[in-house]
Amino acid sequence: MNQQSTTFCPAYRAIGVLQEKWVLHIVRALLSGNRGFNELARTVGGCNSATLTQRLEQLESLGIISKATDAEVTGKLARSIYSLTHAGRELQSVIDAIDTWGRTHLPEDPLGDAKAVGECAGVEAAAQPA
Amino acid sequence: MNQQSTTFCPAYRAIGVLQEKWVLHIVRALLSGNRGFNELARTVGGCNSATLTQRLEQLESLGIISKATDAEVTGKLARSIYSLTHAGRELQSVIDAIDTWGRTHLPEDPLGDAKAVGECAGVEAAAQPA
DNA sequence: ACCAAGCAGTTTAAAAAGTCAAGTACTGTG
DNA sequence: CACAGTACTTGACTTTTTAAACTGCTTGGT
Repeated sequence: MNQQSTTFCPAYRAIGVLQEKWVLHIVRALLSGNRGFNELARTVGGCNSATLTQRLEQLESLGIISKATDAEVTGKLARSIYSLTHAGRELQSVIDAIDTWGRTHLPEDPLGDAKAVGECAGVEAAAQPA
Repeated sequence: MNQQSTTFCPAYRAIGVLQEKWVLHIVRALLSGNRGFNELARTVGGCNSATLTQRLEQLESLGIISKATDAEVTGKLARSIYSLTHAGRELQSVIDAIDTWGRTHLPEDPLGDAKAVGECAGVEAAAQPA
């Protein structure tokens, strides 16, 4: 017997947050280095600013990423720097698993889907031992 | 300026397919056993039939799941059974990584979101006894 | 035989989510 | 000063997801 329904499982919720559009891409981009807003948009490739803003707020409130603003330092302008928190960095294992799976099971693109052909520029799986 | 577009990376595409709404849930449900259409809908919890149909077709065309119909056996009715292909089963590592991450980094629910409280009934990380 | 209930979906319109193109407000560079 | 870059915001528009009803077939109970 399970009273899981009241207990409710973290895996279900984790999937819920990770399956939102762009979040995995954002995490992956951030895994390869901290970035400013536009820079992040470019790295992710294809996400518009409205959605990006929203995702970023959401991920910040979940404690996955954190935002630093120069304003707090200089009191002047608002250059933002987004970075992963500890929890965010732990997603490396998820990204790695996806990456491995992808390389093995969908090595090529059957449809010439130019739209979805993202930029992988600079986004290497940072944890490659060799 | 970069013509990564021709090279184009599998990880980006893998994220693209896995971040679609419900696919991770579907895979997780199927990882715990083969299921029929309505049964799957119930296990996944919250996905409506229209979306489920579409996702299922898509995952089948990607070679992640496969569909069997009794019709082919008995020539009578049309009980469908969805199951994971080899590629689909390999997603176990991704689900596991997400599961582990979820347990560690979002153990409880800040919002009493009754709607999103999924059914984890019977969906244990059930690797088939080898 | 009849009826309720389950199966596997399909159809509809409406709501929600995401996108696009501009615009705001500020700074740093030539 | 004009121009490019920073970080967003706004509103119109498009796409995706949704609930709910509905089709047609089968099975179980009486």
